[in-house]
Amino acid sequence: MTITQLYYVLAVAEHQNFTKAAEKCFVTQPTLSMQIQKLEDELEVQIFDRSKKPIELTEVGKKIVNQARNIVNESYRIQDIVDQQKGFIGGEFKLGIIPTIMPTLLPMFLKTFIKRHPKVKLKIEELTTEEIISRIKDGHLDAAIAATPLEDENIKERAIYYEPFVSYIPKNHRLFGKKNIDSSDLEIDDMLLLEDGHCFRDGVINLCKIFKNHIDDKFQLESGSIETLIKLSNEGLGMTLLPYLHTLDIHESEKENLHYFNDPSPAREVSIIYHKSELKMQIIEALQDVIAGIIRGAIAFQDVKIISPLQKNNITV
Amino acid sequence: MTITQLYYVLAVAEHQNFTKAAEKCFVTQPTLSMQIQKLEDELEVQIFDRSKKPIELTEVGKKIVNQARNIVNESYRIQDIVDQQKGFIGGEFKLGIIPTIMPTLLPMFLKTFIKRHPKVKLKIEELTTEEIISRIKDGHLDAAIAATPLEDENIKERAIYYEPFVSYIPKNHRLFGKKNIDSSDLEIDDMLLLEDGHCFRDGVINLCKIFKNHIDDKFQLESGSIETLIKLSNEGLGMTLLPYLHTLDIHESEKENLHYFNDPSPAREVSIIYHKSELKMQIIEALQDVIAGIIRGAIAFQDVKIISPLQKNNITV
DNA sequence: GATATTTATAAGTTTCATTTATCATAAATT
DNA sequence: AATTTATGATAAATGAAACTTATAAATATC
Repeated sequence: MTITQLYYVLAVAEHQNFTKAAEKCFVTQPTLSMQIQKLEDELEVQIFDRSKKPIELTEVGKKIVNQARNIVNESYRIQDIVDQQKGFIGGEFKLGIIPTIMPTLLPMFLKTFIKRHPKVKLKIEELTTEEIISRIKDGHLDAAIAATPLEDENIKERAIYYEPFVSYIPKNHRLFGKKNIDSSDLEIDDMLLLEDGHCFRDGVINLCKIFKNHIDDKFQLESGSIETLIKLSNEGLGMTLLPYLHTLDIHESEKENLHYFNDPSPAREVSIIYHKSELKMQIIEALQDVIAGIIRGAIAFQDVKIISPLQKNNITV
Repeated sequence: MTITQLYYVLAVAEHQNFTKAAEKCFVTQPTLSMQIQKLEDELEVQIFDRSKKPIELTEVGKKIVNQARNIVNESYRIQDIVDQQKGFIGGEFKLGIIPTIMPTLLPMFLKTFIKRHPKVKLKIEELTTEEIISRIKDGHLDAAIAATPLEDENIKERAIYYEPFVSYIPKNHRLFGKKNIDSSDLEIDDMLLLEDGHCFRDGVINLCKIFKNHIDDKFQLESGSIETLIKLSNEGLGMTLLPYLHTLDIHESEKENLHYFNDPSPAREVSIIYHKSELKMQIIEALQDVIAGIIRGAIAFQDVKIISPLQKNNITV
């Protein structure tokens, strides 16, 4: 049994196809066929059921794949140990970012980071929290930036900043006259929300739920981007909530629609999250340093109340 | 990097000598030299400091060895998964047993076990609890039979039986007249004990400590085997405590010296212990079944009070 | 200073992973 | 039903690499 063989098994299990898996491994298809056969011979067990189309894992195969993933990931840690010892910060680093953080945070830190750590090959992907969690677990992401706490025992979190929510209230809205908003003023029914899957949506729902114990499941309108939310709000379709960093590059004419919360302002905790195995920890720490340094100038410390980004049936306040 | 290379690193780290490590791996010494050099080249780091005699690990080397041990052990688990699936019970199985359990328990179950599981190559070693714990952790033992609880988070325990203590009191002793003994009757100062390192010694000390809050550190006599304890006791050097199974094959003439405890009798918990990774779990369960079946006829269930086998400063009763 | 011990190196062999080319089979399309 | 496409297995050839034998170099031991 070799680490390479296990890696091949993982590739085939993932792509459910020898040919595609071979491409991803940069070898030819017969190589995969033969190496996997060899492993199956050695273990005296079938890992794949080749009669099914597309190919499927056998029952033992599933268990073997899980263990193989362990071993392959743990083997990466050896180079990681060496890198850490040498203080080397480099190599490929796959980072996920949730959509509501991506457009504001990425431009702030990207330039600084690649300048300070030129040997790191950053690969950034916009993903929902759900996608991020599963990809961190299966090793397809090295780390991610998301709203926390996630309460997942396989994932560790390091908070990098707390981003207050800001109300965006169009002129025709009942709350427009109020200079400062209180959390209890919020009504889920006249709130514009992001479409399902965005954790920022869930955060806002949780915030409203704290004060009303029920929520109706039919919201007036939903959108995929915060830009659109603002435009819809301008059309008089309701108020909305924006993460603080989004309010920094809003049009001058729209700034009068921003209403800040009274202390403690509801806020989301933004963290860099990563697998508990702490692979590539030096890069994660480097990233944390860069972002924390940049955010320090952008968000003043204030009294905030963290809103959970998770969808929950019961909110404990 | 290959699993084989990591295995070679472990062997050299353990034996601190390429030649001896090579023998253990069933390859020639140049093979080890070259493969380890190759790994060092790939990682671009020295794992061993070859200037020291005997050879030493570098700082990174130590970390790499720890990780390598992980990987090699995890790789064994793949065959283990397959075996488990097939219900196969076989292969080499290294079992440790503490000295005070070995002579009584081993003859009871060995014949039955090898008859029922002929494909298992049992390798049994007599070791102290301390040695057992370190060897289970570094993978040199698959499991062991010892007195528990050990309170070690890396080691799991499965109790197989509870073995009461029996007092062995020679005729000249102040307690000889008492038919049944109470725990509170015990005095550490006239008790014969096993020499340091035996957990049965620590168990007895704990038992005495429960009733007296201090112990003197000069015991009258100490011995390495329970057989010797009985002989010393017959010479009038004091009383002693025996694990119940030892009393079964005591001379007829000495049986009158056995005094049983009133309920709840102090007892030791005897468990099969193994690494939390649960490697070779089928064999462990098979062993547990065999021993439990045999012991069921030998020790009647009774009300017991478990005495910790650990050396402790403070006993909580 | 001679001897023994131990690791590294060199050359040769064998084993094994990989590739190219081809076949077999099943599903999809005509 | 015939043909095409997709996919995995097989065979033969190649090249890499793991391993062995033989030997050198370095270090420790007497």
